[in-house]
Amino acid sequence: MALRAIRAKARRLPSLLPSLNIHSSSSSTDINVSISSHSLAHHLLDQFSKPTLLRDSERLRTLAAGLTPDAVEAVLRDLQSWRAAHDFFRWASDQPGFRHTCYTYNAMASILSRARQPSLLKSLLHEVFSRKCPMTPGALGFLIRCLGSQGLVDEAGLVFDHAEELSCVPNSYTYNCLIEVLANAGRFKMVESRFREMRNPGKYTFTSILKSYCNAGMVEEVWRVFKEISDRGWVDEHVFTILIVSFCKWGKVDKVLELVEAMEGCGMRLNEKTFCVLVHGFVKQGRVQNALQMFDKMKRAGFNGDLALYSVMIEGLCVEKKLESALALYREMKKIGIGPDVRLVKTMISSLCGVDMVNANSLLEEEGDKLSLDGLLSLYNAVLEGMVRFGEAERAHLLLRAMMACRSSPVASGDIEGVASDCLFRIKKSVFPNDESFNIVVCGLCKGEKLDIALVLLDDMISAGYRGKLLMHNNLISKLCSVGRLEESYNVLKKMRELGFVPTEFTHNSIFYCLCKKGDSSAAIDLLKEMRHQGHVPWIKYCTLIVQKLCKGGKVDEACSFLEDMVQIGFLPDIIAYSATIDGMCRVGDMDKALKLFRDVSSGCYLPDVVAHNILINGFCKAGRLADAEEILNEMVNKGIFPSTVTYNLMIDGWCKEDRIDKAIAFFSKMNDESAPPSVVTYTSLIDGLCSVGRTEDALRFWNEMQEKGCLPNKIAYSALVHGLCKCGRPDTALLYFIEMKERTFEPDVSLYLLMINSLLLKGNSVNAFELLEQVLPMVGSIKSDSKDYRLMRKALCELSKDSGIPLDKRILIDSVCDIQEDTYK
DNA sequence: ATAGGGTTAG
Repeated sequence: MALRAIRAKARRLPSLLPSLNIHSSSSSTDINVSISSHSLAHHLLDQFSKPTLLRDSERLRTLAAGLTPDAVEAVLRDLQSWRAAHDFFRWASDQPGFRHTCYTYNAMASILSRARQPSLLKSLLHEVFSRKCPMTPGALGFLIRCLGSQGLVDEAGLVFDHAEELSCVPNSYTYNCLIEVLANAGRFKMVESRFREMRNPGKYTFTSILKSYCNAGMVEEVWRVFKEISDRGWVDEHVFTILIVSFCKWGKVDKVLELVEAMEGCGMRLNEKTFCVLVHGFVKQGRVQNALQMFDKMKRAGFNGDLALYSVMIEGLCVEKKLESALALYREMKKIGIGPDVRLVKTMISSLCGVDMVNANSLLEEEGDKLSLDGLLSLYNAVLEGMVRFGEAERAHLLLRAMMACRSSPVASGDIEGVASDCLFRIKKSVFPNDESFNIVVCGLCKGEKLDIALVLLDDMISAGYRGKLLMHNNLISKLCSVGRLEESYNVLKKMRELGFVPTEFTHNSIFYCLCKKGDSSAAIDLLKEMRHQGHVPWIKYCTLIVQKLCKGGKVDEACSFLEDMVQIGFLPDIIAYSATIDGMCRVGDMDKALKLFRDVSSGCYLPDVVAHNILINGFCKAGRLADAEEILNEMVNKGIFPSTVTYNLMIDGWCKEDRIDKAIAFFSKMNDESAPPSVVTYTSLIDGLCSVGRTEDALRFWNEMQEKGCLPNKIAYSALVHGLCKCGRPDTALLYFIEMKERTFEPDVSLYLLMINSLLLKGNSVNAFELLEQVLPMVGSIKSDSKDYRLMRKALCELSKDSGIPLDKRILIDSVCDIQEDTYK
């Protein structure tokens, strides 16, 4: 349409229009010049519609003699394929005496842009310039748009700037075309500079500016330009539409609705395409309700939705589980004569499964009959999917079993009323499952942790001649591995290989995870070698697991050599895996080894972080080497790493354990409320330390300070305070906190009860002691006969049974406990 | 279309 408009405009400029006469007279004279442009085009079309080999070269030569730009345009317009058109165009270019005009070039350019042939478009452009084809400003604009539509934005700018070489002076239309191209490409900076060049920008210019800011997402500029357009009285449906579509894209649904109303207020209407864009856009943003409202508006405006539009709304409703509305819309769609596609029926059925089996079933029967067996099967798979999604993997499994049974017992009539009694689904025809069916059910069973069922199903599937899908094998292996069923996962691995599947990085990593968790370093190394071979990369986090497992089992050296082997294979463990190993070394007291590994890692590729330093500091503190710990701390600070709360906690606890409260408090006072504030751990260490040197009053002061700072005591903090107060001979104070502790539902350990009881007895408070004893009795079963708790229990019972202040019936109770204890403990 | 590590207090 644009092409025609330009041409019509250009017709008014005769000087630039090459006329038929000029060409005819300049061609050779022995040719019949009376042939009309129309019939020339007809004959050429006839020739170029044929394959190259079938063209009559003699005839072509004759026709070439009378070739005119009008005829070329007509032929280009009518040729069916862009290749034929291009072929013809090239031929025309080669005819002596013929010159393309800007209209023939543009006709070709338009065809190439519609055919998405940017490189041919570029060569065409070169020809335009090398032949210095004169262009009207309108034609130039058109060419620029063609270029722009194929992403040749820079070329468009170049054409514009070299218009002079084509004897063309761009006018505002040309500008508008260029600005539009730049706007669509999101080059708002260039749009702005071109805009400044223009002398009298008009409505179209402003519209393009608006578009460019929309494309660039510059909301403020958009409003500014919109206001300018509106001030000039240029707002039209197009302008509104640009705004509405953009705001929809940005998810500003409310603004869209506002704009639509404003537009309606001006007596303007959205067009059908915009309605569709809005409905789609709203659904995509999860605003299904708004989409439905917009759709109502659309219907009132006289437009009907198509399958795509209904589908998007129905699917949106299904996602929101508004199945009744979805079903209603589905019925409406069918009523106005739009047939659903398989995709939509599948969505409906799988969404209904589990919720509304009756409708799911009737939908399946209603649509299934119209489908091929494949289509029908895909509906059954939708049922399986729906059940799985609804958490009914076992029901899906039953249905699948019923489908498998159909296969093994074909019935003469061809129609099996197969009913899996528990799955509420009838199998109308003999639908056999396919690999996808097994995939759905096995994945569902995996998700529901029904691994045993899945394993049996896998075997039966293989016996029935299926191979399933990669995903189900992977999922099965992954699930088995995550619950430590290594042997079985190797088994599945073997089977999937036999079925022709190639294990993926995920498969291998699932097994790698299991091996790491079990601490099987030699198998893990073997697997890593295999993975290296396959180009698979291990998930490095699992390395920490194996290192921890090995260290906990006392195999620090094995952990170390595992890491070395990994490096050998070509996988570099990260600082966390190394830290875990260093920690393991610290915990077995091998500080030399820990320090050496720390140094090796530091001089290698990692700068150990604060945690790695903390681990070493912890090691030295626990070994009583406070000076060494402090040295690591200084080293860390010198590296520019800030100590954390944990760092301070370690030093404070270390010094407290050495009874050096002064040192501990010195570190405490260095703690920064911003970057490393004291925590409940800090206070617990201090309280424990203070009590162990008898400074219970100071301990209680810290206890209060802790709570004033908003730091809530936990079970360990309470235990430390109660323990400390008991040890310092203050069981009555301790009892207050012990009771508070219980009120805050921090259940004290049995040993704290026993300490409390014995401390109370020591002070002669047998009433409270006995009360606590009664409370702790239900828990004493877990006490081992050779433990400290056992001795504390015996001691308490002994004391209580001697106590004459206890009423006789209670003493009998105690004695009986003594007997029971004797029995259970011996 | 998948999994998920290191340090502190009684």
